[in-house]
Amino acid sequence: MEFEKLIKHLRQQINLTENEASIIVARLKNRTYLKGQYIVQEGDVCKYQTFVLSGKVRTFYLDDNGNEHIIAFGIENWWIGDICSFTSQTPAEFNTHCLENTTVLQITYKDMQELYDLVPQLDRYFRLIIQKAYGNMSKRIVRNHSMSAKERYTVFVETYPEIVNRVPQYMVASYLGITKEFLSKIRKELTN
Amino acid sequence: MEFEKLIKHLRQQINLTENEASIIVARLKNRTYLKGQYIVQEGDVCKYQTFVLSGKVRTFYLDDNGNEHIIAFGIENWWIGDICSFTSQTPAEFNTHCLENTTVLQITYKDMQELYDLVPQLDRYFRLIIQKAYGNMSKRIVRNHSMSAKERYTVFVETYPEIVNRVPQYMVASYLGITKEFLSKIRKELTN
DNA sequence: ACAAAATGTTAATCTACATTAACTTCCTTT
DNA sequence: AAAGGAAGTTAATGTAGATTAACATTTTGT
Repeated sequence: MEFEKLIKHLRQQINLTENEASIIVARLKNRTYLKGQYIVQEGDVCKYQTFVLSGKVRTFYLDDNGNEHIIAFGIENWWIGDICSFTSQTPAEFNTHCLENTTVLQITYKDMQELYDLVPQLDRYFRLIIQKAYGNMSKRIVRNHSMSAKERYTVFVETYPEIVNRVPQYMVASYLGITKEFLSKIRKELTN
Repeated sequence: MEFEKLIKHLRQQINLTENEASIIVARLKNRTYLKGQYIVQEGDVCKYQTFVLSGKVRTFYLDDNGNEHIIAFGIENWWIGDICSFTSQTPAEFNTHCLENTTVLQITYKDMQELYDLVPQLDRYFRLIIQKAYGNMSKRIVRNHSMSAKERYTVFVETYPEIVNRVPQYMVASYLGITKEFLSKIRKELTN
């Protein structure tokens, strides 16, 4: 059952009684997005905390010149969306877009607030998850400032091998903060 | 009393009974670092969750060429240190260094774990704090990829006016990911 | 008040990466 | 299997920001 997949994931970090698990499950909505659809669009309020069961998404910012800047990819077992928008229920600055048909579990803002009160362990779960994500973001900033594009690409390939082969190359370039042309050049150099 | 300052800060986000407050206070250690001292050094395990009461610090990464890359500044009412190192109790990659004499409150790793169990609201408090920090980090990455150095400097000045005037200019440059020479040039252009 | 150190500036030169544009290859759809 | 679009490549040219190095200014310690 799809709900079990999330509960299992939660239990890797926190203890949950059967009762608590069912309180959570009662607030989960299962949904499928088709390839190309948006889970969050810039300007809309991010309504759901979203957990990916299968498929693949990207979260990106669209700048004034119409260029995309990919902030994160999301695959199986990742939480996705615009955290800022969700937590403050204000219009999103980022877009979350499906690169494949994607099945997810979602929790509304109101249900999420209830859950935090009913199952305090969830505060801990998300604290742990976000602490980790924050640490990774810090390191990403450092890498952007201290490493060449070639080095960053190499680190990316080593860190996320399961993503490199599943997304178009120009999105990897966008994630790294370089152009697709320059990434193409880098890859050519690396194969020699 | 110094401890009250933190409790007051916590109560802006969560409810705490007097009993809970005293449980927390019992685990706080007050400490003063002199200008130039390190609160965390690369290679050491970050032992404390640290709350700044007064003073000013910077957290930076030292790359292979000996260049500093400032990840964050810390002033009054900010939590500082190397979160990755603290939460996993592994050697730090970052340094936290005092730019002035700095007074802080500290909680050891062991006490912090006890506190999370004794005062579950603290899970929520840190979840909220880190969610916000994570959102800011995401936006910082986007700005690094989509804006010129001049624009980033302008945003920085508007966002952290209380920091710009209190730290050397070359550290602002390091935070922005540019050289001090180039920041100097930018500033000259902006005053014309 | 002085010297020394730390911080900031200027300008010439250099380079990693962007931009543009033409081309190729791969993937979809019918 | 053909056609059209999406993705990837190549190469020429352009530029934001780095590097170097010399100098100016401010801060600090004694």
